[in-house]
Amino acid sequence: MTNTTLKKISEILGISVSTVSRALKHHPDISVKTREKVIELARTLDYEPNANAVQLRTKNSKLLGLMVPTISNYFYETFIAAVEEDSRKNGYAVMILQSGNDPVIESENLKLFRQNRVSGVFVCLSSNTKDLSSFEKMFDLEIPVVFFDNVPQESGVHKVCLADEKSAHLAAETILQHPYQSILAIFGNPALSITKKREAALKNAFQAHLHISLMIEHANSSEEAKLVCHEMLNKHLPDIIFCMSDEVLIGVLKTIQEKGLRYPDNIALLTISNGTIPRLFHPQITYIETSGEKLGKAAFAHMLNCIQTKTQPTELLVDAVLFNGGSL
Amino acid sequence: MTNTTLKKISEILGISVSTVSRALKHHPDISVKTREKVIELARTLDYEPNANAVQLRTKNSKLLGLMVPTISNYFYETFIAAVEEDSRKNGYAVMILQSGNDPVIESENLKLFRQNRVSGVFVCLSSNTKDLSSFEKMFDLEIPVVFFDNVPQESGVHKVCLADEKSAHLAAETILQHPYQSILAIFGNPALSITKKREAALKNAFQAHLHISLMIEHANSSEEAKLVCHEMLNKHLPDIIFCMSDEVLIGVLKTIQEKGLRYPDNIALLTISNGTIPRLFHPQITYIETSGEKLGKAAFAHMLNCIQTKTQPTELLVDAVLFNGGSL
DNA sequence: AGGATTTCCGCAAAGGTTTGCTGTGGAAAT
DNA sequence: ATTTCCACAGCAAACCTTTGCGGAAATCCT
Repeated sequence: MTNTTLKKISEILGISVSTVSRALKHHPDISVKTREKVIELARTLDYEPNANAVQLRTKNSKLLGLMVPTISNYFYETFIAAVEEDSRKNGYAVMILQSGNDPVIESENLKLFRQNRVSGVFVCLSSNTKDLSSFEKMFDLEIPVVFFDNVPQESGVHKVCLADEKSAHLAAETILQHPYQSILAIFGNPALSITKKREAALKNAFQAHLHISLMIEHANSSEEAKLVCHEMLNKHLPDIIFCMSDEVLIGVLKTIQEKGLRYPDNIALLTISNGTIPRLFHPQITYIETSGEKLGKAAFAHMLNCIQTKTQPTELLVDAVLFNGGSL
Repeated sequence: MTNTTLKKISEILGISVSTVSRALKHHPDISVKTREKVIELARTLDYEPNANAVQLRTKNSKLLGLMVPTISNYFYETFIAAVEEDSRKNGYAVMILQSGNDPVIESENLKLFRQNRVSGVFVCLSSNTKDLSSFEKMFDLEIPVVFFDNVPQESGVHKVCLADEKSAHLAAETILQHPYQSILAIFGNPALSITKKREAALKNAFQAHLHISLMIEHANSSEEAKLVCHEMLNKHLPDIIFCMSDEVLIGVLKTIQEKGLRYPDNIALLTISNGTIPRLFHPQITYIETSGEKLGKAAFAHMLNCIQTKTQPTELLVDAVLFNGGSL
């Protein structure tokens, strides 16, 4: 079977293509009688507009691009799910690509987005991306780019972020409400914007509390976090371990379990997470919630704004809240 | 800035559009001199073909559709990641939609796929889909549909599945190698093909061992699994709990932890999983591996086959292997 | 009734590519 | 000096929609 087109409908009805097109969109020029005939036939023939032809003619597609380092990630998947859902509800489809943290692939993916004439793209930068040069063409072509999670430092671009500073602050506050004296804080890849922000905020919060010992370490993966944690715990057992992310938390938990330590009895735990992982355990890990879902919804809303009106580049923040598990 | 088109290039060079088009594809009709001039200019102008126009003309797009109940799922995400990666390497982009297990949305999504003229779609059926009627039009239009994971019972369609029977068999074998006398097996939504297959296979494997007590329960979510497990454990403590999936495992683990039980000392655990969740814990949970990645790769390879040649509908199986954690 | 509006619809171009066919000039063959 | 042939490039149609403009018929007004 071949697809139904305006032409086919017009031939059957013995009217012109343009009349059919207008009838289908309730254009006032078309009489009710004709319109109903057309709509009726279109339904029985199950007419479905050719999105390619539409976009070719109108130059605006109902396609959005979304790029993350990898789809398979506790945080991104909820973000993606949220964006997809809201997109669908607004008639948009989402084209999803992974950069694998490779700037070259990232650049190629942008090209793919352009070739498919997306109306806008959501991007979580690869951790190895040094500058925004591969995005220049997007800006030139005025394709809205909404960065999320790991965003560029530059101002003048659209960013939707978790309240990184605030969440680190909240973490610090939470810690300070307890009599912890020594803290081991493990962060992720130091090249990421979220890492920098969270680390700076945490350090800053503890500057007024010099009697508290704050050790800071970095790890690029769960495996590294596990190793780093092992090393650190061999030297000294802190009162609490703060984890910047799920990745880190997973490594830390393994070490703790392997060492036969129990939380919160032997050591306290606090992490930043969307909650999926912390709630798998018992007791549940106390965490500062950074919801991928909320971020996704915010990102989509902002995108819609950008597409419909020329929105000034802004940095949007999604709030962080504390979830009390039982690890403190 | 506006996009570079063949026309723009042809005007600058003072040649015709068709010559430019042919030059860019190394058509033998075009002289080397002309070709090089064209390619050179195309590069400096950063020409990027309009995918919409190409597909409109050629009727074949480099777009694939992928639909899952929800992206945010331990198994699907690895499947999606694998499909996306292989697609990218083969010049395809992937459009991803979620059905939310709603047959109506599922049907609308198929329509979206058609409108965007995808060359093929991967579908994991929603658990509430009763028949394949909404897929008829895909078949009519000869758009390849590759079902995966939760697939229809009908034959005559393309299916890529985990070796459900085999994995359940493997589970049974593994259990039988130990002196376990009472087994609690918790399965997922009984409407799913994977549930049916796994359950039947497990039952079947134990028919020759009537001295072993096998209790079977169902749960549609982690929450339900937790409740069911609680109930069952209150009545009687089995030697081992078999979980059909991560969803179930998560619920079971919570119950076990809440009850202060330790595995493998008090109770043994065996699950079917892609490994992400089982390896988060310590000791790691022993599982039958059903790799979303392998499945994704198989699905893509099969899709490519379908697109390039008229492949006969087949059921492809991806093998299952045992991963020894420490929960037996 | 005759002109002025309205109502309703079609023509044709445009958007960017691809491709079968035609056309040109020059070199080689006769 | 014709004819033949080949290498090279352009014409034009097609894919499907959208939309500005123009035109015919029907309706209105005085």
